[in-house]
Amino acid sequence: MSPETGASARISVAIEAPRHAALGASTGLLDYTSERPLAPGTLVRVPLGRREVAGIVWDRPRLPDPAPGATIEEPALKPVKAVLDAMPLLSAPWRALIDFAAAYYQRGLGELALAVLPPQLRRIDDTQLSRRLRRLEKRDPFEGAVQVAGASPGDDPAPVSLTPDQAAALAAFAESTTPALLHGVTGSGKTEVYLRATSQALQAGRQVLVLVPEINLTPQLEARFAERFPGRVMASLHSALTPAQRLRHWLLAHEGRADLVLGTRLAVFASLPRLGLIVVDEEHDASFKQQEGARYSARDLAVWRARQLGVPVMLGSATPSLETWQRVLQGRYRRLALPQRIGGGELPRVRLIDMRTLPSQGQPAAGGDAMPLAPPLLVALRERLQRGEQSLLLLNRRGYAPVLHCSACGWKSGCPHCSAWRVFHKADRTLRCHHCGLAERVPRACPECGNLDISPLGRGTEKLEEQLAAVLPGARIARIDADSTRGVGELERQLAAVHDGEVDVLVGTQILAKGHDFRRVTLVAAVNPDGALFTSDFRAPERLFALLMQAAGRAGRDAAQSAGSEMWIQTTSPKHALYAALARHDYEAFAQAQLDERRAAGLPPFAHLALVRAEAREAAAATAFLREAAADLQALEVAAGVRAYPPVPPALSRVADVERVQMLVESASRPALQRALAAWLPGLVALRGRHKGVIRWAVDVDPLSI
DNA sequence: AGCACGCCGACT
DNA sequence: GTCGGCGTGCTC
Repeated sequence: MSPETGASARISVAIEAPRHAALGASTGLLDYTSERPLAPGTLVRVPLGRREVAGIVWDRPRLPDPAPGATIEEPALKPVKAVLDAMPLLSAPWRALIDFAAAYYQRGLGELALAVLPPQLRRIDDTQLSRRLRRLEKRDPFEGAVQVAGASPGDDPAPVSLTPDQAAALAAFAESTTPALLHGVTGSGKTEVYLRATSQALQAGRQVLVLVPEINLTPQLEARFAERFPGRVMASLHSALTPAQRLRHWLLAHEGRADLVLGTRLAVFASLPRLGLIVVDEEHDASFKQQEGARYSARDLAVWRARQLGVPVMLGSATPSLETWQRVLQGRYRRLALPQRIGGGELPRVRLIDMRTLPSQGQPAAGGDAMPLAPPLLVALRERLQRGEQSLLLLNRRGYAPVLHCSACGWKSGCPHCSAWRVFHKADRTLRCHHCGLAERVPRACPECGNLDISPLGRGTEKLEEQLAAVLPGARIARIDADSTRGVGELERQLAAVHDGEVDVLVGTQILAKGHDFRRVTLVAAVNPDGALFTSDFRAPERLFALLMQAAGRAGRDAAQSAGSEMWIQTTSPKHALYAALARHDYEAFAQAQLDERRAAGLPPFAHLALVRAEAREAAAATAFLREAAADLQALEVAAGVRAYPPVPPALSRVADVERVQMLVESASRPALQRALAAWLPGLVALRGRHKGVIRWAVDVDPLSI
């Protein structure tokens, strides 16, 4: 309290250590002493055991009143090692965001707080930090942050005029800070609305945070913002930055120098002292959910953060997540609609090809396999070829064939370490497990019976590419998937080739469906999308619909060509309601049907879920742990209205010789689920100690797949 | 999580 | 005789 007396101040610090270490058990905070009082939000280095770790001074939790007369034995406190005060404090709203996210997703406070800071900031000392901050003041166009010299802020030009729909959406958006869904198909001009809303926030002297699902998509959006807002400082935050760039951009945001911050999910934790608007583009995209460590949803945290600050948030999508759509229907979010494509462009006509009624396929392609494309689709491809238009074929399976098969003994190319097939990659003649990475040369003969007649079963993008080359001689075919774009800049290079007209037919996985603006594509075909209709994953139809709708949006983006553009679906269920809705471009009907099913089945958004996963060498060990954990849960009084389902193996039950078992915990009430988890999970640390076989366990709040 | 301490097998 | 395996325990 009073440093003049010589007594040192006592401070609480959030440190870089996981919660299950049971350190600072209740709050996740450790106490230290300091010569001078340190304000919450100060970055420090503190001793922990024999090492030194980074920490952040946190608001002291209210201590329980000591019983009168009783003296509580306090552990001897160690002094703080170093203080990094060259940097502004991490603000109270930022700390509140971390407090909330750590509690909601059941992670340690310090673990989360330090994990979302740039890694360099956790190691740097105060003099180095001062030097980095001084360098930010010098404008160095070669250093990373986009800054166009010469232009003055404040006169952000708006080159194009708005459509009436866009103008109406913007006007409505400005009316309140209730979260807004910007609902518009591909090509309807969502980006222009983001830009205008951004312009308004910038003019008001505020910072704008723009979240995008994937690193791949940041450069194009970055370019549009940079072009529209010359003279503004823009920072990007995503994991592809070098450590130095990441620190630099983060500091630009934290000091309030950056006006625009554009990034992937981790950017939701950027420190933004003047934040005035958050935009979440493609809000339905699963990439916003972190899939390891603290499994947060950047979209949900963006909404929370906006509400906490009283600033507007705009969620953009052509196919909103059902969670978001349900909130629109409940009136908790507003819907701003952009129902038409700019310039009167039409959405592609959807054609459903019934693969059951086709005559047995004529053209045998390479490898003697039947051609995977229906004859009418081949005709349509040839027409596009003759007209010099581009086509895009979607097949969500990379490699040559998903599995190799022996016709004599029935052997299949399973992975010895995972419960999955190894995929046949013809290009380098390997069998590769897409889960543990095991890659081996393709055997010449069946490893079980020696039969020489082993053949690929099913088809991936490599094989489709090969078969297309055989039936479309002279066509320039390009394949774009995770294999073909492995190198840095490889995706950009391949996309540039497409834009330059060097490609006639594009074959690829879902990488192709997202965001990329292919002006000359007039035909998109989904080769074999049915799989998602019949899986146990309750979100599969939602994802498929979004993927196909997005893929359809790739066709005819050039309004002049949109009239003749088509989306073909090859299916054995042409009457399926999902495809029927897709053919009408009717998101609302699809969403309503899905919501009805979810309500009937007691699934999100009508129920709230958490998934506890455990891993062990033997599945039985993980199951025993989860069973006992479930018993502990049911014994808790706060767990009323919360139900644990029996532990089950997930679809992919074994990866790299580790067995996985998971247990679903469900409640109709989100607060009830939260209270139960908070009371229950800390006890699992001790429980795990009694189940030696368990390698690790973790909880996923609001899991995307179960 | 780190990083100790602490007791049992094959090497300069 | 040591180097080193990872089991158990502690860190304000």
